[in-house]
Amino acid sequence: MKRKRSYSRVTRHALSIFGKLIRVGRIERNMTAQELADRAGISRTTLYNIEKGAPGPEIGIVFEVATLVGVRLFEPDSRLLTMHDERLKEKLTLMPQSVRPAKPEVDDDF
Amino acid sequence: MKRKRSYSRVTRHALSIFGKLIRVGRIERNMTAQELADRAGISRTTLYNIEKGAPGPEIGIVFEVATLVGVRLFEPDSRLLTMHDERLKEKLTLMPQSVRPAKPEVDDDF
DNA sequence: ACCTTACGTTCATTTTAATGGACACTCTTT
DNA sequence: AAAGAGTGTCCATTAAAATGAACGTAAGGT
Repeated sequence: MKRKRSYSRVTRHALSIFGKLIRVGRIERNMTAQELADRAGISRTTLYNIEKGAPGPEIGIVFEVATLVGVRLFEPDSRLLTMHDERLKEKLTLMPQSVRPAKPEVDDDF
Repeated sequence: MKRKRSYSRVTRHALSIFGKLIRVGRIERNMTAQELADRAGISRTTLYNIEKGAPGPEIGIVFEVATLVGVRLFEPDSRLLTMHDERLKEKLTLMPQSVRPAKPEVDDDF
């Protein structure tokens, strides 16, 4: 039997924003999709789905990716509140479409 | 091959808080676990895992449940920022352990 | 105190996400 | 303008989440 699910507009919107925040964070940190995927221990395909705002990915993985690019949900200075969908999309268009890796090393201690 | 994953402390913490917020929201709204699960179109077992802060559940489902109990991530008045883990645990102990349904009807339009 | 019912938790089965490969397309640098 | 690399996206296979049943526990109304 098919298990089709429905998501409210609020949920879809939240997913979309979250995905965009992650993408913005990644690009800001000059990381390629592959790099971030490797660091999170997931495939690029999954990261793609996350940034796209798909409802399917596991929340633990998404949170982990968000953490890796500096998107924190439970801190007062989080950008989660101040940023809206339109603003994010706008910001994205002003950023490079593809990232060129040129990084030395990054430490992942949380 | 086993796909064991690791989650940073930040991630685990965020999951824990998110789960507690959902639980608090549910109890505040006087909904049983079964009611909320039904309304979200999921099983009580999955809701159990969500409230427990497990990393596995799909983010779309978790967001949907959060939405249903009034936990919004992308609104300025969200409690996500002001509540910490300890406070939530504290608040939970002051709430009823089980919910008794006595509701007429609730509308779910988002 | 009792009886109802919500909760915590586990387990086998079913359904779905995660993966890695693949390919076309699009940047970006030279 | 050509090359190299990053991205969007699909697909078959594999691993894991979602499910529903089940059972003991315990909370709360009467």
